[in-house]
Amino acid sequence: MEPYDHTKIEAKWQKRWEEEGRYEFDEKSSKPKYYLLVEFPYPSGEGLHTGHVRSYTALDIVARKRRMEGKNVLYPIGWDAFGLPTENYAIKTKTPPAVVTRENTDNFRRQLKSLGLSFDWSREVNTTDPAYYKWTQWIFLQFFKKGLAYKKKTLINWCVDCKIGLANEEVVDGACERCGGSTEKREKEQWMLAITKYADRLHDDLDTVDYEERIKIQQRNWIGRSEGAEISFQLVASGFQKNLKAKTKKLPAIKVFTTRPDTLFGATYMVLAPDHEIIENLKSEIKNWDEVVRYIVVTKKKTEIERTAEGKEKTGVRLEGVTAINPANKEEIPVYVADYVLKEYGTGAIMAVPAHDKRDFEFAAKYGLPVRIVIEPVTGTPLENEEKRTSIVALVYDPKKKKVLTLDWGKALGGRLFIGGGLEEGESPEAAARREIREETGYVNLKLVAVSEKIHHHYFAHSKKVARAIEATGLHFELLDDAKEETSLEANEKFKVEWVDPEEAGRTVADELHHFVFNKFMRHELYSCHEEGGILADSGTFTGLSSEAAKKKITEFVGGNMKVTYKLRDWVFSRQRYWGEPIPLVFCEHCEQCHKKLKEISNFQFPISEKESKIKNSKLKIEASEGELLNPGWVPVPESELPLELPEVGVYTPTDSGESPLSKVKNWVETTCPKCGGTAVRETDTMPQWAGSSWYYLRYIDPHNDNALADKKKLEHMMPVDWYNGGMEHTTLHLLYSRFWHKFLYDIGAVPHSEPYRKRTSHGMILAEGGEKMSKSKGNVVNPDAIVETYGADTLRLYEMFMGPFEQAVAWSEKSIVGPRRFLERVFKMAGKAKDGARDSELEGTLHRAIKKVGEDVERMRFNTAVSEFMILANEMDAREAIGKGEFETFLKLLAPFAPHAAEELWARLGHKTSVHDEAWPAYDEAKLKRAMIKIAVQVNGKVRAEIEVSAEAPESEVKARALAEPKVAAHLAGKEPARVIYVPGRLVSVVT
RNA sequence: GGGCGAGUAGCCGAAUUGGUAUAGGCGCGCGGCUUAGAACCGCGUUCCGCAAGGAGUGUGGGUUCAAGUCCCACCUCGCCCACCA
Repeated sequence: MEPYDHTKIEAKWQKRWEEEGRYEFDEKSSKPKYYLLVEFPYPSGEGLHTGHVRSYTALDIVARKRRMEGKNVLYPIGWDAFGLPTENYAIKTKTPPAVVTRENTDNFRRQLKSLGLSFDWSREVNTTDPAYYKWTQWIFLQFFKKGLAYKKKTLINWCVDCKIGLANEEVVDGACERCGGSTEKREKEQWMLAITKYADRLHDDLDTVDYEERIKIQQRNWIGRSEGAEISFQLVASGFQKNLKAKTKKLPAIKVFTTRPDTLFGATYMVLAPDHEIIENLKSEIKNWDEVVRYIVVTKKKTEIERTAEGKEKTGVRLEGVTAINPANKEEIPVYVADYVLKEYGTGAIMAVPAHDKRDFEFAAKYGLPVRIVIEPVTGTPLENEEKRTSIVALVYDPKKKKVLTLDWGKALGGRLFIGGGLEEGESPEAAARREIREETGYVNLKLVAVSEKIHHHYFAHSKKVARAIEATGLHFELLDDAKEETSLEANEKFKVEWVDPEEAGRTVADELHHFVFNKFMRHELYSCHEEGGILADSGTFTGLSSEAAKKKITEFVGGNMKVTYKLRDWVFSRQRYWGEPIPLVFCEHCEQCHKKLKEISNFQFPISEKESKIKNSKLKIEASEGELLNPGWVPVPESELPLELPEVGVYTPTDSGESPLSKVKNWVETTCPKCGGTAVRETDTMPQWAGSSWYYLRYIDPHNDNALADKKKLEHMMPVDWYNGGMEHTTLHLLYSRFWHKFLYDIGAVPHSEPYRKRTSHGMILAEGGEKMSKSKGNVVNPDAIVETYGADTLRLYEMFMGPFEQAVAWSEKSIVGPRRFLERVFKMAGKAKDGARDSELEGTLHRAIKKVGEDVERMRFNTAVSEFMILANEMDAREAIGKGEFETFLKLLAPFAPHAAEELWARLGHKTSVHDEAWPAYDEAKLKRAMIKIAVQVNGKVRAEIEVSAEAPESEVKARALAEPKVAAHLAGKEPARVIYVPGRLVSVVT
């Protein structure tokens, strides 16, 4: 047998497969389709990354397995080639980005092909190809025409280095996501896409798709839907309550949004965002107007960085002369402006409940505002037949020793606790606490420092063997001196009195209630925010209700309404850059004037539908889409003129004013208006990188179509994508954006399904050796080329699948690669042992179990255990003198998706003229999975004492009898009769005395 | 501060979802083969103990005949988001 020469073998088969066109998708096939998608790479100058290899190999394995299962598989690849690194490189070297892109894609293609990935290379797409971005532009025009693209002057994040506007999502810790440079706020007219109009559908439709749960959670968090209430607070001139009869000016009411209407009785002040419009209207009422204006001006100047750099210190100014009425209890409460309230979220105004919101608490503490507790916490789990009680938990702290007093009741009675006990008839909580402390520990000289709110606690009292529901009060004492009285004898026996370090106590106190009290007093969690299961206090007729029930009732009571809000913002779609899709719009002053006049005359409301607008404007003989009405003067480039190609420019640097380099190409910018024929100028902003990747999966289906983004019938047949795998870093932005585009395309009838991806999974990052991120600057990037050269593509594929759980981050380890390599060498040596007629029933069982395991592992993306199963199987086969040829062939079929070249080579060496990849995926025989004899563990009181071997069919009674007959079992029973004997079929026997 | 996830051998990690903890790989040790080395093959490899036995999955509790797995609390690390009411 020839040795394993990976270079020769891999080159040979890659060439053969390519000549055969074996992985090109066959549109005429009658087999059921299966569409597998991986995130297409950004072809950077650094070349392929080990992370690409991980994701692409994983779905390559799925693709190859699906083909063996009789599916017609589409597994395409392409290039997401617009983007900053290429452009920055072009600026530096004065090379056209298109040239750089071609060089990089050539390199990537070579690298991907060297891995034996079964991509259909005939369907390659490239986002920078005019034939491709023609349709990116077309989609943008549809957004525009439907009024979902609009120009808006906004404060944008501006990267000083890149000279580019960034979406909020692209600013990380106040720095630019791409270059890491500092950012500032700048005002700029930007094209926006109204993704918020799709917020509810993007949220709700997650229920209809099969995404990993963590991905759904991240998407939902990003959309940030929160249900709450809008409640109106009437503003009045201060002193309203006292002068009820006196005439007071009628001031406006202010709507606030809150997720916690149940805490309304605890609202002790109100806060407006500094840019809230109403402030201006209140000018005449506000006595300290100058101060308020000064504050507003200062906060406006602050950039986001300055605001965060300042730390958590809250600032604000009270509006003197204006107060608000709390609609729940009619109390008059002060009104503040403060920058911790955001204009963009909710209504830009809040009711502040310092007792149950951390930010409100901080603010209240600084400005001396009242804190009113209206929610009492609930701890523990309710049990049956609870006995009701009122009791206390006393936390005694010795400031000299810096220790807290605990009682150790031992394991059986509930571990370490503070001092606790019930109230006696007519006793106050303080008196009860002092009594309990004296009785249990003897200490008598104590100072009461603080008292908690009532805590509703459910627990099982081990000492009395009874379930209890108690209303407990926490009391915080400080020890004044060591004076002690004698304690009861009973107390001395039951528990140990110990002074322990607070840290230690916080870690080891066993009971939830005691933890709560500890956190309150020792960790100074003075406010308490009990989202779930709290009980209302001090809230009028609502006192005693649960938080959950009170939300709706209180909202109704004050005439508010339940409302849904989202965190998601509209998408800033303009970039002041060269290397992106030109936005196909022109600006025409003449048309702008027309629209202004039109607006005056017809007095219509925005937005109105396209149809409606046509009718309304017919008299004026003007046809306009919603986009034009929304953005006066902006006219779309006719679809017949697409693609609007990027012109050649000599210099790629953005202008100092922040405009795209395109603005300097005079003969491109100056054009005629497609609508009125007058002079017009082109939009010089380009689209963000996310644009091209928002629909590429559609183009793969029909990559050369010049009449539509893809043929409808083909879309109907191929969509949705059956399985999409990509990085966790794209689960919020790319995934959400592309779902948004797809839903829009569905709405305008361009695609036949409302969700693009049926199933989405995510792989974990590959870290450098030592657990750090791989990065060029750290010089720890692993180049797949080197690994392929020394060990071979199959070894690299196996290693990356084996290195750890697919969905988790794992560190690269050069040393460990030899494991999979040795495995393959062993398989090559073993091939010589494969003989006709060498049958082995024991091996057959192992083989069938492996078929089952490997198959299931691939479906669940547990590639690491699948590879481990291969190793076990190989070890077992290799331990024999001879292996049945059929069994070895089955093994090769299982291995084929993972190590396609090695499997193909050995398959050929066995004398086959056809490809192993054309074989059917092996099926396992349920009957052969079972073992004849099984090992059963025997436990005595939870400890394994013996192991017996019994027939798999042995009845329960026999197994139990055998177990009890074991000498070691008998010895540990020590003559006692077993109280119970439990048999878990095929697993163990548990004997309990 | 919030959300999500993770903590198992010297290291990467398994554990059929509550049923014999540590499979597989790396590393290490011993032995074989070899002039020698590499490669390869075999055996061993959680800790304490001569053994019987005992301890053991970040920490403290709980539920259970039985807990790495479920519940409560805490600690540490990672990722994502953060003045989102």
